[in-house]
Amino acid sequence: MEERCALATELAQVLDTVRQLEAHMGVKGGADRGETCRALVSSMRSSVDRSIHIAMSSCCVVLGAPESPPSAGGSPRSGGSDQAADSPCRGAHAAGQSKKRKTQPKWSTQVRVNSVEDVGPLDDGFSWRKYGQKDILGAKYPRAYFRCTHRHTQGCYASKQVQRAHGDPLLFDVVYHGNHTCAQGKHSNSQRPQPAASGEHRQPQPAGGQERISVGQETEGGVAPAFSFPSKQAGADTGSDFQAGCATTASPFMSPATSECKASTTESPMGDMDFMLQLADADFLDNSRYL
DNA sequence: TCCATTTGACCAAC
DNA sequence: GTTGGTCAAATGGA
Repeated sequence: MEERCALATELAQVLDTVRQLEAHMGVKGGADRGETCRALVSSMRSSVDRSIHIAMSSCCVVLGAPESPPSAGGSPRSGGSDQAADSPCRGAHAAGQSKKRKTQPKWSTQVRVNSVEDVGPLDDGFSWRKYGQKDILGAKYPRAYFRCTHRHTQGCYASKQVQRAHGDPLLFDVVYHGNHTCAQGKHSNSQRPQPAASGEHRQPQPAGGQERISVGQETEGGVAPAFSFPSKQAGADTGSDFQAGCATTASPFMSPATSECKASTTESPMGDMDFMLQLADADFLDNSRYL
């Protein structure tokens, strides 16, 4: 029950932030309006992240065994991102670590870019290091595997998979696994204002940029900030690709939140999650009025 | 020299 | 047996 209270508090916080954002968006002109909005969005994101975390942890306790979505299914060992080990819901597997199918918290997004060269919208502000690429059966494009650059230095086991949607080279499916525990992740979680201001050169967001966000499954409480604002340090790792002008098509990553993309929720195994996700939807601002 | 990317191989889930 | 996810050696760039 405590979780519910905390959840309600977080959601209330989100709602409040949304209102402030709406107010700002209604104001014309302010030079710093963009910054303010970004800060507010960042705040919202943090609250949503915490809410999700709370909801999931609560779920775990209540349900015991997650109604494992297929993708979740696997073995916890695979915790590639290792956090699986902490999942109370899967104690049985806590011990191992597998190279395979992850069952830990994950959520996906779809990011659309304006052109094959434009991957700006994929920049999620974290530093990722590519560790593999595979051709996926039935997929036209290979899937790239990334993990946090700070995996070893800071023990951050966040990872993500990026793949071009077949049939639409401009659309990227990005699946995040695990939560960022590195400094970058913390920063972006703590209502830190958009770092874009901190020297990051982001490509102009394509007007048509669009992104869809969906939470696949989060089987453990460690969830996280999947998408975060570009809190990345300039020139960090793979991110540098984008910074450098996002000219490479070889680095399809980055995030959602960074863009002014339109986000929409796709399937979510959990009703609550659906709700959360909607917060990420560009339209949620309108919806929030009715909350 | 350091760090990121590429790529083939390994291993476990299915 | 097939497929997906990860490892780690090789390679290249800064």
